[in-house]
Amino acid sequence: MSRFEVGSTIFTDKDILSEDWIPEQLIGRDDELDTYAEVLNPVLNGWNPNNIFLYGRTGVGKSASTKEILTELLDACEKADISLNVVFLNCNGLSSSYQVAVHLVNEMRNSRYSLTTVTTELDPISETGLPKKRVFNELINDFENLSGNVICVLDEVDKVGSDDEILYELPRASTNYDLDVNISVIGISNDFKFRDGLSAKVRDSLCEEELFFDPYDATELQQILKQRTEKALKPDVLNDDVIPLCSAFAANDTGSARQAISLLRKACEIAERNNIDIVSETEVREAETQLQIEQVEEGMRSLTPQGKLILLTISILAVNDKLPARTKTIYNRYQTIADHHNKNALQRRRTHDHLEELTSQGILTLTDNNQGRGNYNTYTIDVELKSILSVLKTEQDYKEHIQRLTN
DNA sequence: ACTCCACAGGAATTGAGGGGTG
DNA sequence: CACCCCTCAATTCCTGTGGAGT
Repeated sequence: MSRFEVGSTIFTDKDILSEDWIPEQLIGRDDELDTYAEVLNPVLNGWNPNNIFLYGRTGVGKSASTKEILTELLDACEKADISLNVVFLNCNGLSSSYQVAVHLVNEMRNSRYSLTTVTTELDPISETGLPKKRVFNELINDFENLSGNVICVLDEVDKVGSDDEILYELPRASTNYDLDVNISVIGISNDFKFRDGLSAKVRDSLCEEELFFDPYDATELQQILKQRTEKALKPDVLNDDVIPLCSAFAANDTGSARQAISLLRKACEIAERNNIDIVSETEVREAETQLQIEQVEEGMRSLTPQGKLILLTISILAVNDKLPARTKTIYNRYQTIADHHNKNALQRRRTHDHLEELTSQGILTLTDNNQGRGNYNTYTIDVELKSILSVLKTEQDYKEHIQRLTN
């Protein structure tokens, strides 16, 4: 058998089972799209639409719906000869207003997304080193070269954190700098609490309209998977229980289409790799485990060496069946382990932050205990222990430690 | 009913490090 | 090159908390 094979036994078009593929017909989002259209409708009368705050869990079609509705709006505007500019920016990885501003400027100057209709001939600016004032000025200048309405979509805006200066400045920019353009902001967030964390002024302006996207239920997820598999997979490669199973997994967990799709895709990949012609429950369950490992791996990539050390501490406690454990226990154990690896242990406060970080990665879960005299947190792992161990084993520093542990 | 423990987590600050500008 | 700017892990200091103990 050749090492290389042309074509695939399972897939016809694998890209359709990827995150960025947007179907022509979004399933189960009709009501949301209608409301969305209503809010944006003033654009067609030449008015400035309200700012919109859009929230809902990951993978419930927020970004896809936004792209869909804005594409329709751009079409409508073109027909009616109304000037509309759209800037679409994903804020993932941007941790300050400064960075958001830089990326807005560069996004406008280098339209990588088809949705971005704004273009200028100017060169992109550096992402670091420049004074904040300078960056903000560049942004304002770029706006100055436009006319009509500008809609700035800030996807995953919660990733920017507590620094909401840019969210304060953007909606006010046209008044404050006497610009010709009207600027509206659409903020998309996975985090319900993000809205409450905003300063009152920002909340008032950004949240003029609030749209909420429900998680998908199992039936909707099944429809979504069917819609995609018809195009992505060869006929009859799925056992009947595969789609319901993937949907059920995702519906129980997050209600996320993304989760259901990547589960299905992973199951198909596993089947293909093992030369299995028909994907069944076995592959779905295997895929579930593999995705967990990937989740841990991805989480680990963002960890500092100290963060990894804390994860090591947690897994040692897990092996010794000491979980869930309270912060104090974890911290004490961590100090010993740090010492053992000739590393300086962090202060208590900082380890809290690392534990919180691991929790937000979905690797740990936190339980709040209020037992009078001293309320405390306990942590336990939220993924299979073997997933964590298999990832930690790839760390040179901890390889040996893990091996001793598992024997 | 009132105190007070023992912890959670917010705010301010530091210091090293990367980069830009003239 | 000197000087300015932003970033991020980490520290220090501090306030908030809620029911068990009295």
